[in-house]
Amino acid sequence: MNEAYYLRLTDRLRELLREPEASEEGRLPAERVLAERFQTTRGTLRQALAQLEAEGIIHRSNRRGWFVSPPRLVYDPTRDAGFNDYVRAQGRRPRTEVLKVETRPHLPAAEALELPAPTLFYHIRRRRYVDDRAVLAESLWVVSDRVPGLLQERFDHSLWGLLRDRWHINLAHRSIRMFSEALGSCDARELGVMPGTAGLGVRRAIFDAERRPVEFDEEHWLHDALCIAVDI
Amino acid sequence: MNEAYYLRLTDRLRELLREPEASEEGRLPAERVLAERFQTTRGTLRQALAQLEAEGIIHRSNRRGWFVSPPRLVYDPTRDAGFNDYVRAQGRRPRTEVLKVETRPHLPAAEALELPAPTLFYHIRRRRYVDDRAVLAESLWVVSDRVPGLLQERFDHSLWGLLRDRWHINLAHRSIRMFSEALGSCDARELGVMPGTAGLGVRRAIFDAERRPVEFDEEHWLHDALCIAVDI
DNA sequence: CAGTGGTCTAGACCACCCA
DNA sequence: GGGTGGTCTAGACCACTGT
Repeated sequence: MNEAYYLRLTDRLRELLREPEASEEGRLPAERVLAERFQTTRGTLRQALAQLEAEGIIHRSNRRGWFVSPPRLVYDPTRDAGFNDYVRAQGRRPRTEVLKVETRPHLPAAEALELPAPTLFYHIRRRRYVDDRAVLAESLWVVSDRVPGLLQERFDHSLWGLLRDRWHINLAHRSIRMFSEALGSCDARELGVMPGTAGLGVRRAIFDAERRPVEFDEEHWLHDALCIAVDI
Repeated sequence: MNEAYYLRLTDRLRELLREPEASEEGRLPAERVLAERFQTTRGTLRQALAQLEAEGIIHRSNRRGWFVSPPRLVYDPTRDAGFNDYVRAQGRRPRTEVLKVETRPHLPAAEALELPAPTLFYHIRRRRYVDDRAVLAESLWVVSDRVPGLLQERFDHSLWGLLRDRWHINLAHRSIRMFSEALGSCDARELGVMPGTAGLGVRRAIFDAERRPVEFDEEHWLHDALCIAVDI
């Protein structure tokens, strides 16, 4: 049964995509066109496309069509290099949008930082792009007592840089969790994909040199957009 | 369109699964049964099941049926605690099978360790279980010059422990890569799942205190089986 | 052998994007 | 308004698993 038609289709499409220009500007032909070209139904063809999507070779955008995926971003969650810096260092173009700024309690952040539940946080919600593709939706939860006046700042650059330069907070201890997930409807909407799209979650609890809690953040990446690197 | 029937189905199934005993011994009723119970077709029902699978809530085994997934294993790839140790530490039962042992060159390992392509490695291929579920297929590539006589050993326990205790090799520097992937046909077969199943790949290049290359390994996990943890 | 999931067909209608 | 992908139906046959 390893000869299922959709698997052979997957192979043929994979080859097709290796030669560029087979798909104009990285966009694949319409499903109905491909289905006819390969003499099958849309259903079977979509199985093959989903396979390539799981491999991270192509992805879909809204209802607009299928596109070949760019190379993955290499990302080290243990370092405090800013997003903008390492994206540019890899020859890509970063962009950040701030979606929301507010002050409120947040149970998961409190638990991760071992603080009482009613603790107030500055919550910053951002969407980040690589080469104009939205790849990351993230929420930062900063312990409000630690950084008075934070909300007067701009958040389209590195928050960690801000904490270090303006409040002289040294982000010494980090507890990081990473796991594959299906993007929830909120994250999915913000990234312009279907809810349930495969994603990669990263959660960080961050403490200063005296082990006092500073910040908690949740990142939701498109699964094909990154490769996590840690060097020890 | 957030009211797609299969998404509401997903919610209802999620609730159903929260109460145990809804599914006997963690096994879900047959697709045809569920489809009739929810008054839809198998196709739509399977969409809902696939959604829950992506979330890591349920998984399928061969052609045997759908099962609720156990909690994820928490795993720190930067530490050299053995698999058996940390699985047991989390109250689970580990098991290891050695699938293959051989000596041969391997280009990816050579590149990752910055060695010439013809370098010979001892290759150990293992399958590892948590509570009798095969969750990990891995290949270890040890630089053969560094560990004469390695192939006389048993490989169902920690290899790193062996290197430390018998060859006094200190695994000082590690370069780790993690990424979501679709399991290839070989890994999938060994884990008893369909090729293309969502997985999580981990690759490590390991050097000793003098930065001499020691070992390269490739791990392929079921995506819902683990949560990666790194503490710094 | 019966029952399961895996694959595949040939349609249909809808929501949404873009020109 | 025409074309896209997203959803859904109602079947069919096959490969495999368990007994």
